[in-house]
Amino acid sequence: MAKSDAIPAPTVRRLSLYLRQLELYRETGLRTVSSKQLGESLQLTDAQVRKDLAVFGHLGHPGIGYRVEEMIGRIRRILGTDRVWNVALVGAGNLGRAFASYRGFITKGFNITAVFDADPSKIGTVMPGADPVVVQPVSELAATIGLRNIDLAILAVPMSDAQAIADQCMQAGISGILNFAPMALRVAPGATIINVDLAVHLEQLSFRVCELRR
Amino acid sequence: MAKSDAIPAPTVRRLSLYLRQLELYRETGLRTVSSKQLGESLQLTDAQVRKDLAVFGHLGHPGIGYRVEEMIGRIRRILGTDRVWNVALVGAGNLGRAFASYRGFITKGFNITAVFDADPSKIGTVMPGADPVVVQPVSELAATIGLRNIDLAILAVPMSDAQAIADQCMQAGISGILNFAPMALRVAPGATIINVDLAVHLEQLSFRVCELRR
DNA sequence: TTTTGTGAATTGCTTCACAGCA
DNA sequence: TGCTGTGAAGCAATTCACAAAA
Repeated sequence: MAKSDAIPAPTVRRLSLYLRQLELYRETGLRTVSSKQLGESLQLTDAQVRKDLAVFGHLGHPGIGYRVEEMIGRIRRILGTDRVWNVALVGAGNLGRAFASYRGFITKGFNITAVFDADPSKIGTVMPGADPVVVQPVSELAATIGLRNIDLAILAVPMSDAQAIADQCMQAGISGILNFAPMALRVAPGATIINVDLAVHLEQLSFRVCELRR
Repeated sequence: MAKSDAIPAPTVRRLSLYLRQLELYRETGLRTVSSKQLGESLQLTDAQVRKDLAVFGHLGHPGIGYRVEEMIGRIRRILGTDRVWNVALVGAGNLGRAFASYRGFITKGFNITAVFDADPSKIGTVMPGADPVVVQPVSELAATIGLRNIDLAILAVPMSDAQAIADQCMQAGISGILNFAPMALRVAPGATIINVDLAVHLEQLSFRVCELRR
């Protein structure tokens, strides 16, 4: 049945956006929301919103809309963020420091519990964050990942090191990698990699600006 | 005719990836590349690659493939990065510092020529980067954008300030904004906004890991 | 009324498969 | 032979439009 059908990737992306918006609504005290309202907040059609939310089965209430609190719980369950993920951060440079100190991660259920770097001058220093973490050498990566309950890794390392570090992570049993090095990494079976290239986003912006002027 | 047709969004996204890969090929001295090779490097089918590259009209050479150097030029021209964009960075926190010092931006044609922050203790300090820039108060944003030739802005500010800053940027004549605050910003006509939410990427990763285990 | 859920229609993207060129 | 370019086919996502529920 519909329950076990794979959720389309565009829908999953939007689920994250719905969740963010619903959490904003909750802060303002809103209890229910219609597909029309939600769609307007996110620049989507109401039909799109309803189709997306139909992955949960019947959850909306005709004439009323969707209960904010209920939807938040359901979306988190689908996304797998109804729990806390322990995350390893590799790379204690500027980008790494930005991640470690970003409050949004912990409120979303991602807890950076270990930080690694190859630079000896950084090892032993403290990364400020949800709970501050001492920077460890990359050589301790495998052992630490195995010891603590770490499933995800954020890679904020130079391109030249990225594949080697990713391989180490996957060998150590990491299930998912969020890679910020500007290259597509080879992925081992049983693991998942999402590549985020910040320069690519600027290029897309450049294109859209040119397109608008055309 | 085909020339003036809009390029599909998925194709534009992939053009950035082709460009990155082609620049890697160039470094290794490769002169030509087939759609099959390029596809394998990026996990795409050869047909997909050819369809995408067909936006340029006839550029491939049957029996030979595509000339690396030529393709790089063509893609940059389409993306609008065959020139240097002056970019304003708003927010001199950890994330802002990461952008300012990221070498990838300048090699792609994005030059951070001004940095702004609301925090008085940051103003007057120097942000290290391609050419180091002194942090200015946000009050000088409009004047500086008008004075220098600044078309794009990167927003690395708290959610609470993001919309106000974006409005100021657009009023000052900015054409494109890359927003890292975790909310969708309202956009003025004639401007473009791309929203990048780092926590959303982690959620997508979480989902994919759960899915894989299912 | 308002608003959901959903088949049907539509639009858009990807893959196939092959003619044509080097 | 090796490879491109592209119609045609196939598949996926979005939008439409309306019956049903509150």
